[in-house]
Amino acid sequence: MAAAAAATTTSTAARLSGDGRRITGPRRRVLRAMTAAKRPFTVEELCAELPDVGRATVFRTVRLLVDTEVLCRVVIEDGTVRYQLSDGEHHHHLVCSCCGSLQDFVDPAMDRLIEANAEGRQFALAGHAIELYGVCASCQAPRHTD
Amino acid sequence: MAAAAAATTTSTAARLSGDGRRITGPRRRVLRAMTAAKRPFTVEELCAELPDVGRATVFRTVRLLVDTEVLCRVVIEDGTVRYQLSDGEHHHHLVCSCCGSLQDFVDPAMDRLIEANAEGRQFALAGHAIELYGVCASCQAPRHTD
DNA sequence: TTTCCTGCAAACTCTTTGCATGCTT
DNA sequence: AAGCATGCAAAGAGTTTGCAGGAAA
Repeated sequence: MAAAAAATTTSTAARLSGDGRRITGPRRRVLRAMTAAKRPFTVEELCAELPDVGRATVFRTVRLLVDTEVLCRVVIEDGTVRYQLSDGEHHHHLVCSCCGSLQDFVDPAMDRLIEANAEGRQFALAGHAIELYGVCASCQAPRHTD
Repeated sequence: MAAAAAATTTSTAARLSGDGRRITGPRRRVLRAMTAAKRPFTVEELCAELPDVGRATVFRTVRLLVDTEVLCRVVIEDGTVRYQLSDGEHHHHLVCSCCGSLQDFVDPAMDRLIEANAEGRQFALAGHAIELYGVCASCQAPRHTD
């Protein structure tokens, strides 16, 4: 997964150019900032990292990447929208309400249950989102506040 | 569930007054509009139903009810926020991308799996959201387009 | 050279807030 | 009467769009 993320910058470039899109300086910079991010980011965070790139361009690039499925849109508990590079793999999220970090996880059993629930209600499943909210291990362990 | 929804208007009034809040005309109207709604609604839809109630009041009432857990906030696939009366029971959603309807479902097995996943990652679970996206049974059956 | 991209600023949507007035308790 | 609630409008966040200039192909 980490390897895939590292390779994403390149493959994305390829995918974009294949689509007739252009690889420009600003886009490269946005992509680099995304790759550098250790956790899901907001557009605003991205803009803060890239003072020399216009907000509109950041928004446009983000949309482009979401459309290309290079970027995964995540809606946090409070309604905030964050983004995360993704290789398109299906996964769920553990959202830490303390540090805001996001951990992916995969659980085939859960996916099966989901399908069963949908089928049982004659619901034609197209996709699903699972977000677990709580406090991550790192936020539980260290006690800096003492 | 339907019965609970029907009773909500009253119990909500009780809960509000118990909280030192006032039962006012506008609030009553908002609550009535919510109860009348056959599916999850947006604030804008609510406002459209209540031309004589100020938007700010609708927003304030919605927030109040969400805080009181009378109202359940649902983030739709496209990021839109909708609300739904709820009796506070834990449940998940089947969101129809065709008609926009929302169906609740409960699955203890799924909840158990979720807990297991969280524990396995030393994640202190506080809550979770599961949304299944697809097309509901009613939207699949009738073929008016033919 | 042509077409797509960029940046700025204005426009928009959704939501919150200030403030004087009004209604519930 | 006292205090919370209301409504309007202005203020704010977040995101999109128009347009003229600039860069990639």
